[in-house]
Amino acid sequence: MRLTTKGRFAVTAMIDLGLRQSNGPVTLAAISQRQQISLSYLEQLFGKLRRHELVESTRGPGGGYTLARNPAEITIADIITSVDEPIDATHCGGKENCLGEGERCMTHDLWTALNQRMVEFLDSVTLQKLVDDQLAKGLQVEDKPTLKRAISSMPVVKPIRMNIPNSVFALGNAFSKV
Amino acid sequence: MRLTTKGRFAVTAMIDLGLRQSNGPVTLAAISQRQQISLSYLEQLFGKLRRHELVESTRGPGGGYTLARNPAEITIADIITSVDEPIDATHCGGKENCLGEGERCMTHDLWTALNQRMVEFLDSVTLQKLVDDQLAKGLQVEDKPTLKRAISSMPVVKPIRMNIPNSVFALGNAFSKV
DNA sequence: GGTTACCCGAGCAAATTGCTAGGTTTATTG
DNA sequence: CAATAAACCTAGCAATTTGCTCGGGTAACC
Repeated sequence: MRLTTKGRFAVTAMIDLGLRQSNGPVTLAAISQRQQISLSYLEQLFGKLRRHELVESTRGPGGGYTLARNPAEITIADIITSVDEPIDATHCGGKENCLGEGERCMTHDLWTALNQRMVEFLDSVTLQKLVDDQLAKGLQVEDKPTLKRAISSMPVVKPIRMNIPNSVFALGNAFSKV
Repeated sequence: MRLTTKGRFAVTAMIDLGLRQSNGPVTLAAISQRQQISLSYLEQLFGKLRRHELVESTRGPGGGYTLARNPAEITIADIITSVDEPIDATHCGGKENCLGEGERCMTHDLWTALNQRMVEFLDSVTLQKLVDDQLAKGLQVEDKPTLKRAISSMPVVKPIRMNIPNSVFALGNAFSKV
């Protein structure tokens, strides 16, 4: 898994979507304005998110994107791995001993292990949590007049108690390490 | 914090160093051979590691690098932030409301919070632990004679030049997460 | 002096990042 | 039906990053 600004843009956009999809499909143009991300870049990112079945699209006027699943069932790892397409980065390409000698290739085992822990961590954070964090922070979602489009058939997201006490992303102390 | 193959190379090299420094300074040439990382690239990485005081260098014959601290006091976050110089990725550049509107910039708070969690996690993993993991895995460290010369004839393995556009923390096929 | 190794900087191909530009399709609306 | 809104798609761009080669330099040891 890579962690780049690309993934960050995707996460940010997904939170924006999670905050506002209750009113119906959210257009990329709106997300672009609010989050200051170029429309075309969003289109590329959401193309990947759609192909990974994290969002669904509705075309035509009144259309836009909605989450394909309950936000409590979308993890940050889901989002990041969707846009930051991983390629096999091991030198050994999966082979056990990439060096002919008795020496084993540390890279593979080590990094997959570390990677595994990273994924586990990012998998433990759901989009729902981040959305709740934003709401708890006082972010105010403007009540856009409901569009004509099909809220009727939308899967209603059950509230999922936001138990913020131990809000995962509560910003703790200032950084001790960069 | 970024997570790229660059940081991975650094971590791998540091583990190699941690495994062998008991015999005295370890040369980059040796690490290069064992870990299949180009010498010049290692030099760049270790230049940064040295400037961040994670390693110390000894010049001249019999020289090389040693850890500047106890491996139990070097964390993965230390290593990664040393080589992967963090860039300010916020659009607002630290300003509180990067958007003129009432809308607050989510990006800043959100990402620093997520970043904070990442750093905390990577800070909880010490080099010592990864070294121990390798030893526990049965990796055996050849007992290089402490003599400064006398390494006369090492079998030279030419580095296989793979043009791999390495990504980092690549999610191996093993975990079919998404 | 010669060798070993750390140092340093220039530069390079490939890839990635974030974006612009210019379209096409699909669906709603007047 | 025509206009429009929006998803979709492709190509290409400048800037940056990734690993790397090359060519030297400098400190320490024999």
